Order: sequence, then structure tokens, then C-alpha cells
Amino acid sequence: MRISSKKEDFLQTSLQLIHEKGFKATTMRDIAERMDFDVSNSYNYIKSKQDILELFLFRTSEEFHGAMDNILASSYTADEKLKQVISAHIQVSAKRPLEVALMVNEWRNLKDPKYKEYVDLRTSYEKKMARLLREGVKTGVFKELNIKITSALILSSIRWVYDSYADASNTINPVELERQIIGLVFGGVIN
Amino acid sequence: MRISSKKEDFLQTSLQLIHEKGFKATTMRDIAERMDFDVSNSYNYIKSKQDILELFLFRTSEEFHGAMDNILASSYTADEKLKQVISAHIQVSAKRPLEVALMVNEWRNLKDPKYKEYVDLRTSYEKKMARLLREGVKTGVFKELNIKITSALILSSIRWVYDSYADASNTINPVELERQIIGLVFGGVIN
DNA sequence: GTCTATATTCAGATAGAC
DNA sequence: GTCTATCTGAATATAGAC
Repeated sequence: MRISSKKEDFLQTSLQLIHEKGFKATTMRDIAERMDFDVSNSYNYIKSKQDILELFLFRTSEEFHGAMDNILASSYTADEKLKQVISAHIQVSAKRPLEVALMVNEWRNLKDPKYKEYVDLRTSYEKKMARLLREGVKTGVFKELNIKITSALILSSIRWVYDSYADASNTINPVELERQIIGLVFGGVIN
Repeated sequence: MRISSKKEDFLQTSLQLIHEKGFKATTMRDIAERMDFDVSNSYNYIKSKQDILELFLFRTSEEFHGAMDNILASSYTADEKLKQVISAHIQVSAKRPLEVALMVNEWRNLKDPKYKEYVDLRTSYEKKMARLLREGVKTGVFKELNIKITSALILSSIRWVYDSYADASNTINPVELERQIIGLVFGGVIN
């Protein structure tokens, strides 16, 4: 177990506060107050408020892309790949719910050129999902899906998962959650 | 066709700008500039910036609840009800994409007591969906679903739809969109 | 690393004349 | 309904002493 530095404390405190109040509504003073020091000290750890957002967003985005790339490059069939992508998403959301919340809710607050960079990363992720779905339709494991709609729907249908882990009150078993979500995405609700 | 009043112009302009930049990032000066008059004139139409948000959020929420209540009170079977709820959601999203975008992205910016009021409305909507699902499980048209997870997943899986109509560039046929979404929610992706 | 002090900018909102 | 002018408060960020 690594002893957390004060910079890491500062970043985690920022992350928690931004989750509670939103990025724009969270002031540097709010963060400093919770750190029990004056605003000016915050700038010992970061160069600007934007830094906080960029750090978490790009780091977590990389985590999603890394998992997706490994899965796509594997020899699994398309349906198995989809299972793995969903599983990976749930795992990241359970492990870093606040970071994922930031990705879902605060990416609009990035400023160019980081904004454009981030949107490109997201578009790229959607394209990878679309490729996976096309592969499955081609090999016949998936139905004749509308790729764009299905891709949007699947990604949206797992986007809320972080919320089950962002507050201490919520404690869904991630294994059961995965089983349920995969059951629904693969087979739907009808008996 | 009703001739739009200047107040309606003002509100629509506000809605469009908030969609583009986000609520907090949109200033009263921004809105006034697009209306081609001075900031102070804005207060001829509203009493505060919060008013704009409250107006659209509660009005559109009511539209969703109205549709949901009528469907629940009907004699349709649970699977037919679910179809209708999804259909209604798509119709509202296609007709008022900017209002729905506001509901998805900006509700956190409400202030108490409106904030709490709005969260209660959303919770109530989720409970209605849960009731619908329980009914379908009981009558056997749906599988033995985990109600909480399924409810969250279905609502999330249609939440992105407004995005297909918020920009002029995007023009998905809502009938086809509905067919695809219902196909996925009911039967999943597997062939 | 911590503080005090402050520069700078900008936001929401109001008063009052035309 | 429109403007000019202004109040009031607050935000990000920096300078410089200890």
C-alpha cells in the first residue's frame, strides 16, 4: 500500500467535490477549504483548475481504450468480445466511479484543444464498438442490427453503472450486475 | 400557427444557447447578445436565470409523467405498455430535443427547493417504470428480471435519443429508431 | 508549504432615464 | 421595451513575505 502524497490527497478531494457539486460550481476555494488551507496553496499542486479535469478525463479514457483494444485484438468471437467490453466497463466503473462520473458529466467543460481531443477519443471508442458489432453481424452471432443505433444504445445502457458505486450507500454486487446487464443486452426482457 | 411572442423568442434563444454551452457557461449577457439587446432587457421576461431552467425542466418532466400515467392506467398488457412508454419517450425527444437535453444535462443546476422537487419527480418516474416491469414479470411476459437494474438500464438505453434530434445534421427516422430500440430492449442482440 | 494581499475579470441583478 | 450606469459579489490566479 502506497502512502498517498499531499498532491494525491488534493486531487482526490477535488474529484470528490466536483462529483458532489459539479465542475463549474466547485471553486478552488471550496477545494482548499476541504483541504484545510488557503486557496493559493492549491496552486502548489496544479497550474489551473482545468488541469484537474484534464488529468482525470484523459487518464480514465485511456483505461477504457486500453481494455477495448486488447479485447478487439483477441481471437474471441464477437459475442464474447461484447461480453468482455461490457465486463470491462463495469469493472472500471466499480473501481473508479468518480472518474467515470466525471467522464459522463463534465467533459463539456474541457477547453480547446483538449475538448476536441477528448471528443475525438470518444468518437474513436464508439467506432470500435461499431466495428465489433459489424463483425458479429457478419459472422451471424448478432441479428441484422442497425449498427449506429445499436452502438449508441449499448453504450448508453451501461453508462449509468458508475452511479451504483459513486456513493457509499450503494453496493450492488458487480458480478451480479454484469450477469443481469449481459442477459438484457444479449437476450432482452421478453420471456 | 401561433405568432411567437418576444418572450417565447427569448426563452427559445436561451434554450438553444444553454444547449450549446451549458447552463453555467451561458451568461445572461450571451443570451442578450444573441437577442440583439442589452442584458438588462432580459429581466423584462424573467426574474432570474434560474427561472429559465425551472420553466423548461418542470414543463417537460410533466410531459413525460403525463404520458407514463396514461399508459400505466390503460388495459394494455405489460409488454405493450413498455412499448408505449419507449415510444412516448422517443416522440418527446424528437419533438423537444433541447428540452430533453436540458433534463439530462442540467438538472444539477437547480437550487433547493426546486432541486429536491425535481429529483423527487425523477425518482417517481423510475418507480413507475419499476412497477410496470414487476407487473410484466408477474404475468409472465417478462423474464425473472432484477427490477432495479433493468429499470435503470432501460431508462438509460433511451436517454441518448434526444441527441439524434438536437442538431439539424442528425435526422434519424423516429419510426425506424423506435423499431430498432424496441427490438433490442425486447429481444437483445443475439441471433 | 503556508500565509496575506491583491490584480483582474466577470457574473447576476437593479435603478432610473427615455 | 430599450438603454446607460452601477452595485455587489465572487471567481481564477499571482506576487511575495515567512
